[in-house]
Amino acid sequence: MPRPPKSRRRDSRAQVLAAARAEFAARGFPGAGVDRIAAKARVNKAMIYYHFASKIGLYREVLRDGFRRLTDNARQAIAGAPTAIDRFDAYIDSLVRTARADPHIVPIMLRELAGGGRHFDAETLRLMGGLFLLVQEILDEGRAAGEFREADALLTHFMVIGSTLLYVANEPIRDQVRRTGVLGRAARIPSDHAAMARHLGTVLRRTLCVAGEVSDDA
Amino acid sequence: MPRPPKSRRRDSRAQVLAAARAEFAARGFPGAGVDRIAAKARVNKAMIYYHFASKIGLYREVLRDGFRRLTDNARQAIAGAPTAIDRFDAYIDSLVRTARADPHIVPIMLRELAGGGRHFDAETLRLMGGLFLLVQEILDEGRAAGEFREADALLTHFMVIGSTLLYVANEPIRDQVRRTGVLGRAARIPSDHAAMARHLGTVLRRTLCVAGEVSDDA
DNA sequence: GTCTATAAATAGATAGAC
DNA sequence: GTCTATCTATTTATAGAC
Repeated sequence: MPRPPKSRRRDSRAQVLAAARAEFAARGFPGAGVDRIAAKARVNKAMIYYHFASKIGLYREVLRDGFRRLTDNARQAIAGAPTAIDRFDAYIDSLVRTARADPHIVPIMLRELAGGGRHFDAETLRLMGGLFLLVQEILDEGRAAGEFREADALLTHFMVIGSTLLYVANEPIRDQVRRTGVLGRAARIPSDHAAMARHLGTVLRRTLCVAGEVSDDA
Repeated sequence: MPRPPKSRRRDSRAQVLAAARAEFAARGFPGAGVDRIAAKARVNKAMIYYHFASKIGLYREVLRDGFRRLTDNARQAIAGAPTAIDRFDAYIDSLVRTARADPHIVPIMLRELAGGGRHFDAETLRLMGGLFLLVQEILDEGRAAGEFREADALLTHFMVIGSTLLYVANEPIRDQVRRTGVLGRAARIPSDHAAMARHLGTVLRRTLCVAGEVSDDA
């Protein structure tokens, strides 16, 4: 990462990264335009090639950035939680928060998933796997403490990350459904992001925890 | 849909649709090439414009097709099931089966989700919403029969569809992780598609059902 | 219905001045 | 580090013969 020593007005490099994040999220890698990124960043197109060498180079940096934020935040969030189920709550909360704080991460992840991780370099792959390892750790610790029953880590991981990603990503489509009214009055489309997190928490408690009943809150 | 009266060797229209499905799934709408689709379908490129008028027209037909198959299969699958939880099992099984029978549907759905449903026409939107309505119906019936407790339909829907889509879509990335070994020996990455379906069934039983304990099988 | 040839626009990338 | 101008390849789309 060749960081330039200093520059006049707010480091064009960072501006490019922000604009690229939005453009790649909205249109995907092939659909994104370097010209459009340059315009959005209010930077000359040649600067992009100066800083990132190529469109794919820029994209890879955006990818690493997003996954790093996701995993860093998650690791930090679960650090203080005393029990395994608390760590799970903190993990989910962190996922939802990070996804909402930068809404571009989610579409980018979904597209990469759709493409089979074609653009992943080794570090990005490692970062993404880190999310799974984190879930696996929580499950193992919970199991060791007699708090959880046995559960497949991979399937649990996909349940958590799948629910979260799809729910957050689906917001524009929910709006579209509400506006156009294609589903008529039958469809009940309420709820907010906090409700999603709580719902997942309840599901995990009922599924994993050894001890008795869990109250409804979704 | 201008269906040609008849043609010599196996309706070039259908061949184009099949090739388009694969190409759009692998590269997304902007990344897909009409030339590549024509080559894969072993059809002249002009034929694509003759049948579908434009790239977006072809894509919309692929979209409708995929969602129609998904919803039709699901409706059919749950028809015979006696209880609400059985209908849920049948629904999940149908989702997984359809997704595996035509692996192109899943990436296409994920990409559309990432793009906020930008390419949805009214019918596709209605079809997609139909999947949610189906889940809502199952929940309502289960609740009315005293079989289920109260649960948010939208959140349940995203849990089911999110887990399924991501798990199926992730298969290539899991392979990549296994091959490159980036996660070391710590990561346990086993399980098959049937296990995913069973796991989801268990989760739903524990989460929704009023009556007692449910045995582990994931 | 099928094919060839080509138009017209756009995209990623770079040379070279400052 | 920044900008202009431009090269080159590719892509969607169509005209028109058969």
